[in-house]
Amino acid sequence: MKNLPEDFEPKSPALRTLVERGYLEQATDLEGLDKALSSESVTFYVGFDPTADSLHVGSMLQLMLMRVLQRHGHRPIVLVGGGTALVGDPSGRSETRKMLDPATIEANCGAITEQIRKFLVFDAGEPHDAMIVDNAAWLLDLRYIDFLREIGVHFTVNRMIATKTYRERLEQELPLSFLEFNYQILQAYDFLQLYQAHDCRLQCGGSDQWGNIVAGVELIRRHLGPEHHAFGLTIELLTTADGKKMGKTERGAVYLDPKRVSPFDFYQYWIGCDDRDVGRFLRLFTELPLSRIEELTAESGAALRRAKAVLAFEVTRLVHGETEARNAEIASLQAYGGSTDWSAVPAVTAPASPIRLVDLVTQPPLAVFASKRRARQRIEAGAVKLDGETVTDPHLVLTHEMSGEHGIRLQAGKKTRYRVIIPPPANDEGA
RNA sequence: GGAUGGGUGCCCGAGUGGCCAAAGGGAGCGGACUGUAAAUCCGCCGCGUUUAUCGCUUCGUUGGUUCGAAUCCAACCCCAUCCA
Repeated sequence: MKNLPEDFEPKSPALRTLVERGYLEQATDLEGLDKALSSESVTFYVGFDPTADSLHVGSMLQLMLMRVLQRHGHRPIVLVGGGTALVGDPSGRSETRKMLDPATIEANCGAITEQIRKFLVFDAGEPHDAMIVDNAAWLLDLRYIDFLREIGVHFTVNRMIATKTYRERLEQELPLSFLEFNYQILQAYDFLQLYQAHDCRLQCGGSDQWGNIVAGVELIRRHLGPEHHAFGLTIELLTTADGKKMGKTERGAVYLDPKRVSPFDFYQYWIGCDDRDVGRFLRLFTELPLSRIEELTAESGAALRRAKAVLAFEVTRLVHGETEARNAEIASLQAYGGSTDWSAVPAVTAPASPIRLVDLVTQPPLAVFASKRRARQRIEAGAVKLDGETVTDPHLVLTHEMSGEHGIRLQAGKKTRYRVIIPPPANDEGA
């Protein structure tokens, strides 16, 4: 909320919730937006780039914001950037994105759409039911000259290169292709399209989207006339208390797709968060009442773990469902509570049998350490425990007999805990 | 175009012929402590393996001098500041 005026008191319940919970970074016309949100159902949109086949916790924040607005009676449009992904958003990047081929983008669109469906209400028969659109629908068939004459006239290059995204590239003399330079115009055009087709009056996005969003608001006014007034709103880019980008771990981004990040690991991500982040995360990523959150975070020291458990459970429930959340919770208690029963902890099967410890820990599906040398160093330093016992011999051979049906309880480093099943040895190997 | 300074490992930064896979710091990882947090302390930290006073690849690029080069020479590329 750093860009909001101190004394700003929203009248609309929707905006009040956003402010109270800490979603808001800045908006184009706070007063006007507040008025609109308090007097009518406002249609708004958020764009998602299909650059991967799964969203991660960063994009989840936008979804949470959409939920808040929808709950207050406003209509969400999810825009999937099947068209703009062909161009690539340069915002916040110092290098041009790798070009994605159309088939990948299409597949990504499908996968992302499925994830988003869980977060919003689509078919309740209400006027504020959410809808999904793909900008490929109107971008792909644009005619260049017509587009330039109709839309291009409203943009001055002078102004465009003054926006943060482009300015940074130019100042650092990093290449900025003409392709990327067009991204902002296309996104602005999206907004115009939705404004005309669906009376969409508000665009929300991460703070890196500010320039693109403002461009849309202005295009609508210039193209349609001053009485056409749209709004823009951004969410703060989340960093953790130790100053890192939210949602990143050593092993990569925290994706919402259970195939990429298991519910157990997802749950672990939240429960392992910094003490100082708990309150903020509870407000942003769960829908617990503020009074309850305050109660939970009033604790300090070890008692804060209760708050973290609630956080982890709630977020996991939202993303993976109640059953998975319960399971992750139980698994967590087993794996980190000193129990010898790890029945709920995810099991992985060793790639060979029998197998040396170095090999096990180095190959998929575990691949905890980058190389055998690394693995050896770590093992010798005591990083690996089997069934609770520290093992320092990298060459230790693990057999089917040791594993049994329930597997060996493996701890590798701080954060990796699995049951490892060693299959019965295959006799027909090497044939 | 000219002058000067500079390009070192993920980042910052020392090193100006062998003792250099390269000081120090940060980040990261592992361990201890603890609360699956933070702080602190210890260890690892170019890559690989059969872990060895082993092999391979690094100090802008390409060549050269030398038994030996991050270190010297030449050319080139890039950066910073100043002059035109």
